[in-house]
Amino acid sequence: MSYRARAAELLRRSVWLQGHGPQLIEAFLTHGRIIHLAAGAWAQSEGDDQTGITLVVEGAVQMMCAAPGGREVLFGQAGPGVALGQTLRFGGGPRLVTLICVEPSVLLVVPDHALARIAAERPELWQAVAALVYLQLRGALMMAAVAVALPPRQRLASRLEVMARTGGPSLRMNQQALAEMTGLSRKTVNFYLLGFQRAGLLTLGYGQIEVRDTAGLRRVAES
Amino acid sequence: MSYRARAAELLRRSVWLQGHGPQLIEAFLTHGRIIHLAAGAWAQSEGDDQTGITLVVEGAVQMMCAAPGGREVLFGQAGPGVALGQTLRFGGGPRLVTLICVEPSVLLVVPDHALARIAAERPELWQAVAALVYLQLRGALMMAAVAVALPPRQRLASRLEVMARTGGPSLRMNQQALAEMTGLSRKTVNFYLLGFQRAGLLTLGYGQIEVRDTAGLRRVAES
DNA sequence: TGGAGTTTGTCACCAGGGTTACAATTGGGA
DNA sequence: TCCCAATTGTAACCCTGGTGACAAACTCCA
Repeated sequence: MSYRARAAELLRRSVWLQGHGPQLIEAFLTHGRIIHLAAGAWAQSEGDDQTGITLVVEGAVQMMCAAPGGREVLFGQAGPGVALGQTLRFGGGPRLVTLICVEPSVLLVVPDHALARIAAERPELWQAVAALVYLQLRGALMMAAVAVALPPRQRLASRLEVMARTGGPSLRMNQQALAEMTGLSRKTVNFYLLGFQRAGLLTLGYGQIEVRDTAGLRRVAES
Repeated sequence: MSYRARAAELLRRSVWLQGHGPQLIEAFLTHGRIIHLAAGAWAQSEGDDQTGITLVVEGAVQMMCAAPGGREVLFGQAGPGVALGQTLRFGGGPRLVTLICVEPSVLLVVPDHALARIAAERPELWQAVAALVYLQLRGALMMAAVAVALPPRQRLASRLEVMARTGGPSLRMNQQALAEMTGLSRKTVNFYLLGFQRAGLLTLGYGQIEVRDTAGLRRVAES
């Protein structure tokens, strides 16, 4: 099965494209580019294609975001099916998110100018884009709310629950990355993870976490 | 000057509507409703008009967001000119943000069904909506990044800087609200605020903060 | 003008997470 | 196969920020 076909399949299932005919998906595949990246490579590094819609087809990417003081903050990890919308057209500023592959990955990239071309004959594209961005907004807001309102243990449980729900129960990431995402130290993350494992909520491996009980994690987050 | 006229003026200046003709603004005013709310009142409480685009025309509203465990997290305060886009149409879930007036306020509300009606003859509406949501996404992401990556003092400075930049240098809010937004205790907020005042970055009043030096606050946030 | 309710400024105490460091374990490449 | 690099598990110590409580200052309404 070609990567294009797999991308089409992922797009067909994505929430933000529901209600639109297959023409939009067709257009994405026609105007978009499939790119292969090695582990450690930066997506969206070349020239003007920096922004637009990016779909993870295979592999996994870390999402970083610029914070005051030149800090690059790791805030999430995305696997196949996750789409990212960002653009310079909408009242500019610099790029919002930087992607770094944590394993060899395949992406479908539909740059800004391609979006404009698609929209020329399919104005409903913008509704889909709005839906995609809205989805991301929901996630970002929840993340911000969790970060300011929940104590460490709950924060960690919430983040694990979200990632298990959106990307499957097998999380390939080390505890250092998890610490950065939650704003904790690795020591603290390790401490709580061991507790979760004792409670049967997950299983720890080398650079990997198997979530066993999503509902249990949610209960911890809500406690 | 009528509130409708003032709303039109605010819309003309808003970033997310740049590049679109005055027809969209006209449509918002025609299909939207001006509502007056007392201090303490909840916006978007009645029936089906819960979502759509909301523009603060006068007064100030606090923005709350639901976090795990039934917690309602205060994450920002918006003054005249700030627009909020949220909708149930884009792959649902419950409402994202709850608005509460902190003083008598006037809002322009364009509910979902009105947006659909406008879009029927002006499909470019969705591009504007996408731009608005993207603006909010940028803000939410920055907030999340700041919350997980910056220590308390920097976090507070960053939040003050953002609010002063988007809503003017006169912040009418008490230190308790500021504490909730930053995830700190009121005591800690008070401690750092006094420090900022000593450094000449701002002046504290009763239920009010006058930001004197936005650049200085940004420097603190970046330190 | 007077008083009630809100907001600010401050205190002592202490639980909890950060820091630094190191050993044990795992996995992948030479 | 062996070794190196990455990752995890763990310890002692420190210190920041939270908790609860209270007095003083300020608004606003009666």
